[in-house]
Amino acid sequence: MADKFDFKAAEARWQSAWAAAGSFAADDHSPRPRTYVLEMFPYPSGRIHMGHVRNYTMGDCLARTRRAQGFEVLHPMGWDSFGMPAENAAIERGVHPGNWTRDNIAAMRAQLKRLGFAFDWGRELSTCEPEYYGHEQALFLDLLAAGLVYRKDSAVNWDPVDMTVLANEQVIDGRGWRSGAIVERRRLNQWFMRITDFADDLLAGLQTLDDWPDKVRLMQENWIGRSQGLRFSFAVADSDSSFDVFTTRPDTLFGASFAALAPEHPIARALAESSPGLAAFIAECRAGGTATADIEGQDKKGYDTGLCVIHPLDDSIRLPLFVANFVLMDYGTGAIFGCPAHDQRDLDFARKYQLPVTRVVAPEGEAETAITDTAYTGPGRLVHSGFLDGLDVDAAKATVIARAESAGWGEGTIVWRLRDWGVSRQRYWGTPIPIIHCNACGAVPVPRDELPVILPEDVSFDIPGSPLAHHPTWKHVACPACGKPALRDTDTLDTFVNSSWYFIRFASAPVDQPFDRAVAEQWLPVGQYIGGVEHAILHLLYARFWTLALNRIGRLGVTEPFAGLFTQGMVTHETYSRDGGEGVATRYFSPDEIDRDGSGATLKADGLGVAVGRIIKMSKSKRNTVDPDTILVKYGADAVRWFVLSDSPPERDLAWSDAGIEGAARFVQRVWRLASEPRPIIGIGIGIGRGEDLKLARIVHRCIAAITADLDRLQFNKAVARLYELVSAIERAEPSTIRDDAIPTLLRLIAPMTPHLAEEAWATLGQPGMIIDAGWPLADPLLLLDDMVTIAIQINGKLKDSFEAAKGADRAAIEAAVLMRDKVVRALAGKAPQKIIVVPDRLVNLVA
RNA sequence: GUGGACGUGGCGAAACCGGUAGACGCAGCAGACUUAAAAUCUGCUUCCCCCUGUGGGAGUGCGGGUUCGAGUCCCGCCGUCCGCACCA
Repeated sequence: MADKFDFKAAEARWQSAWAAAGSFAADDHSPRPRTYVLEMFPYPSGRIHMGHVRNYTMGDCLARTRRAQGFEVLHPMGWDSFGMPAENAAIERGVHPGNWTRDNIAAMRAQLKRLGFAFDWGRELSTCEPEYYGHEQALFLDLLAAGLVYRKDSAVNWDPVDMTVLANEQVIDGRGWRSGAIVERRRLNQWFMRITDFADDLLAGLQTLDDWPDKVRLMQENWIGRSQGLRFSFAVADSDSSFDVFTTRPDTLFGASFAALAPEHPIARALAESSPGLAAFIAECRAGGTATADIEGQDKKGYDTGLCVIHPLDDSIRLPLFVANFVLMDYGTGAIFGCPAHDQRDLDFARKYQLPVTRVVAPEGEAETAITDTAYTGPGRLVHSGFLDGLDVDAAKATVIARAESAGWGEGTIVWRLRDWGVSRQRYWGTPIPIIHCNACGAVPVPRDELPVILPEDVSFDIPGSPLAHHPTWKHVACPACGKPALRDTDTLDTFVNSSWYFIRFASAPVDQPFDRAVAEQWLPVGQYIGGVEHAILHLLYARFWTLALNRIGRLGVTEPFAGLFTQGMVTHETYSRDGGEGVATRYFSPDEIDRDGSGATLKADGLGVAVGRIIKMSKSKRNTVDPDTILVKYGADAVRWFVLSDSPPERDLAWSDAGIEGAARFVQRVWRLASEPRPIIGIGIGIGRGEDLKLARIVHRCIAAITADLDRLQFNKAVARLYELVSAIERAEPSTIRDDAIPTLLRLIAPMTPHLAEEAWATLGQPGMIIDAGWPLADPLLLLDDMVTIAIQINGKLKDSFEAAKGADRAAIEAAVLMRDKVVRALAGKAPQKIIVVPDRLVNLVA
């Protein structure tokens, strides 16, 4: 009996063997075809979680497969190591963010190494180190010089107690998450990146990304939000002021019954100075506006300014001008015209303030149907619209735009939902913005030879507010332009900036510049990028933007960073809980406090039952997490890797279960037995020439072809099923030379998934070298063909029988064979079928 | 509200261009080996009916349709999940 697979020894042995051989170092000068496999790099929060394990196992499996197939593979790993959790740890536990982060990185790196991932550790980077962010500062200045970075006033969420800016997610019910203080909106002067300059390119580029999920492309498309319409000017009656509005429905202009301004609109604010009522209304809107999501229930509210605007198509028509809470300052022009009959919001508003509702678009044959409480937004022809009457909607839009342009009061235009990216953060743990503010010279870039601007580590978190702003000396510098005393910008860059170009730095990381264009372009774009859907919009959009921006300023010849994108599902687990009773919070228990059997679960501590709840994403608050380290010690890296690739399709959620990981561990041992079982001694006529096994050879080659195709499409679960079949077939086969060959072939196919097992078994079989260098098996086309096929027999589309026939048999022979089958004769009861449909080598359908 | 995805056994899932639904795994049941257990191996496992066999019927969320033939295509519902959310 063979020994059990000693995963602990094998993992250590092969991980150091790969490291010693430099097996995963990507060679910039390789003559082989290149491919770049990348998983989204982690934030170093402290520990690897199962979601990481799943993500990196998929990438690893692909990287190893590509390497075996002869590619020079770039498969790097690094750390997205700036961010708020480090600052929170500093505030809560008094540890320095840098120490906290670097300790976490060391721990997580060790965890990743124990999982045996084929990373090129020589290219490891950490965004919180000056060797990385210094180059980011240089690129920031490049973009500034190119006009793609600018400064403007912008509103932020300000926590008056913590004296800090809050992200939207940190504002809960209008209060700071930590202080509980009511959040104020403050206007600060901040840096912006001109992503809107690329709105067109970002949208058009999506069409070229065939290997992206449709879902993500659609989400980005909606986020960019292109609207085509008319921008025109309303003159305010009896005054010289006017303002612009944007509409996608210029055809409905004759249905207008009011105009409305956003509460933050400059004209509204100007009017408020002489109108206490309006000022109060604007203040009221601002109070309600902070809580973002529950706008749903909010009523349409308006304030009648008493002024009128002049209708652009007929200056005898005057429309009342309102300030209204549902008009957004940051979309379009912050002002609208209201056409109640054809816009639901306008209709709600008009009903509330008794404004006229005039239908101007009518579907064929329904011209005079009155609008009641539902606006009509469908197609139709124009009515009650003067020179537009009888035109369809599209023709009417074009006619109005043409008239506006020739008369000079408006123009056809495109409006985007996408807004410029504010990158200033009033935070410590981030990339310092390399700017010096001088009273005389304004915002002056830090000279290139003074980069990097190093984030000082001797800071205090004792007083509220930004440690950078409080630092006694750091911000005080001489202006590089005039030499007078000046101040550094004490803001840092949004962490999304760090992740917007790291994939380029992985491809090329010279000391003296962000990247070498020629070297980077050898690897880019990333062939396969793998990560969670939660980054479908922001990270992926920003990275695309940076790539386009670097392209525009001539630093990079690539326009899309990620040719292929895959978004994997989450790792989930059952929850275990006890209801605390009235007024007491539900208690959750972690899986290792629980005994689970088929029917229910009990708590180990007291032997009493607990409720088994829904299978949801692993989270600390529901205590349904499983620590990869515990699993690794108990079952080994290969079992974990095998399990996270099994069962669920990679894009769907994977439910973690003890039974599942145990099954995976059993399978690892099963494969080990195949390779390690005592083999007949070669020589003296025994053990060689034991004959052929064509059936097994066919199965082996079908599996090679199928597994190769499955891995190509990242369908790991299907490859896993095929490998089970192959193992099973080899186990059952009688000894033969085919069987002896099948085992190393199996090992090569399984190596990307369970690499330590594969190496160990490969060595045990006495195969030459390491399996990592053994290449990928190729399917023999001749063995993929079968000479016999099973043909199904249907009568009226229902399966009745089936039989074996020679592949490629002709119709007449097949028909004759079918008509002689007992069951067919019985079912037809003497009658001839009306029609016989023959699908070659597949089935015959008799229509009775 | 709006855009999208999905819905197949006890569970996770397969099923190519419309062509034998449930591969493969988990759980379960029965058996072999064992003093016993673990491990391992073999067999069964969609549901219902009966004349219990080389038998019959139903079946992919529900209701229609197209087709010789629909899990797959079309129309209408229901449900679940995700994104966006007053976008003019």
